[in-house]
Amino acid sequence: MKIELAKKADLTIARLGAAAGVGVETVRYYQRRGLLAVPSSAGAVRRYDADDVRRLRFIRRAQGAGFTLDEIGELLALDRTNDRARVRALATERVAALDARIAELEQSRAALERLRSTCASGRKGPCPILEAFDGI
Amino acid sequence: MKIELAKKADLTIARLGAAAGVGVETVRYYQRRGLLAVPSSAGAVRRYDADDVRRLRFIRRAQGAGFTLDEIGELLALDRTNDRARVRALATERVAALDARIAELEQSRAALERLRSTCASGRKGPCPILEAFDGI
DNA sequence: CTACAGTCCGTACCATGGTACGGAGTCAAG
DNA sequence: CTTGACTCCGTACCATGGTACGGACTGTAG
Repeated sequence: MKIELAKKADLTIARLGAAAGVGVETVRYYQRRGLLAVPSSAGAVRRYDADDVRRLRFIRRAQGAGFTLDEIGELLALDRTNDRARVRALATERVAALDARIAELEQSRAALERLRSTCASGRKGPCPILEAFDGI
Repeated sequence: MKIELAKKADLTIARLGAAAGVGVETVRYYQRRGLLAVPSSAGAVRRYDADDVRRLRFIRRAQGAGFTLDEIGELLALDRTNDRARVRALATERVAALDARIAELEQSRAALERLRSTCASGRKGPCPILEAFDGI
């Protein structure tokens, strides 16, 4: 029988953080924000498992996608409900924001490349820094 | 003779801000940060010209490109020197950062599109939100 | 010349996302 | 059973980029 099947991972907070590339204080901060559960422990050191690692990694990826911690909190909550419409709304909204941001960054990149060649080493005269983004 | 040729634009702080899409308080904040000069005025209301508009617009574009206000301060200072090497170094560094960020955002975008279709309205079962970024 | 919008200035406050500190407790190795 | 590393906890502090407030002054239109 598999009752009480032990969780494989059995990490301390520092190891949990390391598994997602964050520090102890950051994990604790997310716990305070309600993004990560605080395992119950009778006045002892807490242990974390693979699920906690998944959640923590999700938080970081979602941040990379431009979600705020508040939005990530909502996403984590939605994971337990079945509000597909809300999930799609959030995703759609974010895709639009990403598209806008990606376009902006690409324009910035082009502008910087132009600046870089205008200010090439061999040439003389000023580099027109203030005009760098003029086409944008 | 063109000595003392009047500056065309003659804006108040609110109009200056409006010309770059920022508020009065933001202009003042940039002045405090040393990013914009405070025109001398004998105890009167300051006036701004097209040059100020250019600088202010530059600040916003550069922010969009991911430069911090400190870095923007350096860029504005470099505009008066001829340190081409430093300009190129900053531009190159930022292009690399932009490339990395753009790639990250594109991966996030793809992940969100996957999530969006997985959670399509007609289907049932949970939307695997936590797994949304798993391929990343 | 008066009213009223707008400016000036210092200072305070805000949101976001952490990072640091210090004292007390825990736990595993030697 | 001590030592040293790690954890727990509350609270404080930090950086970035603003935003708000309020009293005094200015400048322009009517």
